[in-house]
Amino acid sequence: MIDTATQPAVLQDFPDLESRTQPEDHQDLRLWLRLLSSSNLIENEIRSRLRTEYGTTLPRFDMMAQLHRMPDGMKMSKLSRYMMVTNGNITGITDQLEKEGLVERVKVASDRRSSLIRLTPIGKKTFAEMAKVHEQWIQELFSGLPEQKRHTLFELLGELKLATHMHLSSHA
Amino acid sequence: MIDTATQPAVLQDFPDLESRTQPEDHQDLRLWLRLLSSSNLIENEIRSRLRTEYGTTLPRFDMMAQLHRMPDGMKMSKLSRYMMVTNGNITGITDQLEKEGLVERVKVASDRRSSLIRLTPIGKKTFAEMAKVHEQWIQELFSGLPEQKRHTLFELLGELKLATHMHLSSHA
DNA sequence: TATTGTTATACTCTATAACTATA
DNA sequence: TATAGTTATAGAGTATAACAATA
Repeated sequence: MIDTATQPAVLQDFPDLESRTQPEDHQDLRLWLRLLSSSNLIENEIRSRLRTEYGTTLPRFDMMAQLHRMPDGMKMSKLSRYMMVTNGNITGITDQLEKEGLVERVKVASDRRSSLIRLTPIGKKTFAEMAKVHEQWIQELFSGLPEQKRHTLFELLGELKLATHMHLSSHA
Repeated sequence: MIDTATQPAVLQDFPDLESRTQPEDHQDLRLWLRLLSSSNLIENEIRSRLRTEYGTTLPRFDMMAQLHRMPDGMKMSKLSRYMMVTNGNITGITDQLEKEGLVERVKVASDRRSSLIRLTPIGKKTFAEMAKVHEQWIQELFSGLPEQKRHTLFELLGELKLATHMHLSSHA
């Protein structure tokens, strides 16, 4: 009988997207599949917990997080840029959160076309609670990697992201 | 006038999910948002190119990639595990690819409940072309990071992924 | 003319659950 | 009883495009 508790686990024990790599695949493809599957692994867990624990979704949580750091509110067009989705979708997410009483639309005098969206007092309170638990989840999920390596990973991802952004904006 | 060509870009120039971090946020949360936004940045670009260049989607491409390394075909239940989606969704993606003539269901004698899914000759040819271009896209998008750093990133993501997998499977 | 936000629409992806036919 | 796959359904997420009001 195999003592599973002491068997050293290897990445191959967990089939996912990365399993599709072939010996002849180049290293960049392997890196991409590993980046994507790492991110998806954590993202799916967070999505699932947000749904079961708080009945909310990642885009709704993200919008509240963006609003939380702007107490005076944000214009929908700015939210659209930061969340990288189109205006119509911002309208939809805002409608949902407004119906739950978590955000409110505030008319701005200087431009009668636009509104500021901001957290209501209940929205602030609700988000603060969720954010605290959310951060604990993140710490839990990253705790398997030593601090020094987390720091290196942070720096490398920053470089990758900047390089990719610049590449894409110069080829747009 | 600003000479934008020689202005050094910084990450703050590209608003996205990571912009929601606050000074008081802990490092793990920053790491997570950076991981998620890096992955999303590249994923969205790949999704967009797959759609406009080949009229396909990431899940369809992924299924073809899984099948490509198994010339004798794969059972749907196995595809379900590897792609980490439920059986019903595998049926749906298979239906689409079958309608386009890219995969086929093959009845297996030993178990009359199940089918093997495998690429058709046209499917193989189509996938080989897409995969070649796809790999060029990946190389292009990662080319801004020096090789040594890509290697370190690969190793760190492997460690993170393994630790996360083990953590989640031990708490399931 | 351009921008802000809304509305309508369509499609992909996903999970859940009930179902069938086998095993 | 358990498993393989199908079907139906519902909801999230997204893009596109037409539109009204305003700049």
